[in-house]
Amino acid sequence: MPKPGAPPLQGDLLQGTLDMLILQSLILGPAHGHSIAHNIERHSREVLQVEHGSLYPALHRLETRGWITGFWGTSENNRRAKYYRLTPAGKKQLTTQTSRWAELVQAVNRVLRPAE
Amino acid sequence: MPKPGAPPLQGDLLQGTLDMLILQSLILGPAHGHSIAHNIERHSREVLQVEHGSLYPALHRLETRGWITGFWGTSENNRRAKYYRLTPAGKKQLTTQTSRWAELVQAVNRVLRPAE
DNA sequence: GTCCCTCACCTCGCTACGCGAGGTTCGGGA
DNA sequence: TCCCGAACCTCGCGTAGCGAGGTGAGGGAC
Repeated sequence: MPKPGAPPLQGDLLQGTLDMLILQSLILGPAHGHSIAHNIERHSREVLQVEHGSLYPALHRLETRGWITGFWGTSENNRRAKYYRLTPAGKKQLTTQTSRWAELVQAVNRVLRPAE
Repeated sequence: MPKPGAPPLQGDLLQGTLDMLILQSLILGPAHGHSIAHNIERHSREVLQVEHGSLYPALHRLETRGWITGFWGTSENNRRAKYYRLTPAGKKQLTTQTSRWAELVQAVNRVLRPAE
């Protein structure tokens, strides 16, 4: 039974934005999963929380779709880590998604502010 | 099998925002389902599309949670229509959700624009 | 009177995503 | 040696949006 007074615009993430945020995190160069998550959390000033149960499925999803490619390497802490790099298709996808995002935000805000 | 090159920030709606948009539509007074959908589409300049399969489940969900109450009436076209009215709890919920929405949008945008 | 269009309601089953819980491996400090 | 924490992973759940597939009734056209 779901609590009746529960989820206020669910979770810590707006569903569908995680892929975009990951792609964006890779724009400056390859990174491994853990650091991508930290990067998103840091840049959002801890507002967005990237859980493991969302992160890894998302990375695999993106790799399957060909937006990113993974390779094994060593982290700054000398630990085995899987790095991901943006593919050209991924870069293109990122621009598509960000403009779509902007469009949707604008649309929602227009409904929210009937003034003007 | 899902098409590999398919969904760009899924659907026509950002998941989780529909409830908020419906509540907002009722802020000026009761309305029936069909007109709520049209209202959202119009104010968003047709960017947001509210499908029947999303609308009615959402209305029932909101009613179950006590944010809105429904009553039968007659539409402008002299047809049987179910009107919904915002409850005090729903009004409160709306302000909660809109501020949460603003917070999330700001957070995502900060990740998207590492500049500044 | 009948036909049909449109308004307005509804349900079902699918898919996708986020998430919590659970788990593994291994480097390095105490 | 012990344990912490980095870094990876999977599974099952809940929930939301959506397409398809309906139902019933008002009202104009003929």
